[in-house]
Amino acid sequence: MSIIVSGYHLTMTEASGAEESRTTERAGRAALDGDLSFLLARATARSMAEGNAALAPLGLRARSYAVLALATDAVPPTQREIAEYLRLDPSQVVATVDELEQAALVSRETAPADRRANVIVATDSGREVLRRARVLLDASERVLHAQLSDAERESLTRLLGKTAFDP
Amino acid sequence: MSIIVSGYHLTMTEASGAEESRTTERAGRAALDGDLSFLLARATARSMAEGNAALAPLGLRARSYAVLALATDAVPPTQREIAEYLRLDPSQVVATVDELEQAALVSRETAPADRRANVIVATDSGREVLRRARVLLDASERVLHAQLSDAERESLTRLLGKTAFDP
DNA sequence: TATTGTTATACTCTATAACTATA
DNA sequence: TATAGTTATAGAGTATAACAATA
Repeated sequence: MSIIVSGYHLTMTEASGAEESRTTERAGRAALDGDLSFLLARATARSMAEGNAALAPLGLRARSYAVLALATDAVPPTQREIAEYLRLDPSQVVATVDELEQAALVSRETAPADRRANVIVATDSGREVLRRARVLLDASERVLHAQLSDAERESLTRLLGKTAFDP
Repeated sequence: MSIIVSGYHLTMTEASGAEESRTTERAGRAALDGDLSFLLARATARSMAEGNAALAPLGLRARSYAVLALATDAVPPTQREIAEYLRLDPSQVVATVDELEQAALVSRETAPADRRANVIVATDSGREVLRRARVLLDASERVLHAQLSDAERESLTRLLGKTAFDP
């Protein structure tokens, strides 16, 4: 099952900007407005749309950004570990790493301890692109979550951190 | 772009139950653990997986549940309004309403004010199924968010409510 | 002329199975 | 015999365009 779920299904053209009757819609259709699952899905959809739009200038999408970020880990992950962490199918990791490798942002290195496994390591160029990606994402998130104070945003992050992973 | 995004992409078989090395994974791969977008995506993926599993006995999925819920609104929505609220393509609303109508949970009624539009109204049977769905989802969410206290869960819902919609 | 719902279809993403190379 | 990565492909979901009915 994929975590970086809707990244490829987003209509980028409506990622930013107001839509006509948002407030009307919201006021009129309250059946789901207190539904935690629905709010999660809706907030994620917004986040994913804005995130992909923000990353587009760098040629990244949410998924490749996530893989690139993991590849900067002090103990770089194998493809299998990436698949498990992002809940992607291993074959999808192949495709994403291919893409990043062709852009010279990561490299595959045979794991010393197990020559079947590839360890994915960010290149210097990859680290630089990641830094720029984080700047773009930070700005995007500030707009996205403009209704929240800094404290609220931190609180949201903390609460999600407690519930995003299996116990 | 779809809100009820990953509902159909989830591997239901691993929706519940522990996975071997979760804690190891989490401890070892911290590059994204404070990333609000990632946490949102991951929490949503868990929520969607558990939600779909919980709704399966009723023959519902996250998307049909959402449409059914909207159809109980005091001022029932048109298909176009459902599409906008859930950010679904109108043609996907057609398919979902078809499914719900065949199960006699909603009915299409020509909108009095505009005979082009269908208003989607939940049947008595639909309202009863929705009640049962909510019971199942409540139980599912309690397990899903077991790491959160009641106050924290309410807080999470409140914060998401502020950021799930465009300003 | 524009919009609602509908249909058909192209497109994209996901999941499965088979293969190789290591273990 | 089991596992990491790869490939090809089947399956599922999404998006687009064209249509009839109505505004």
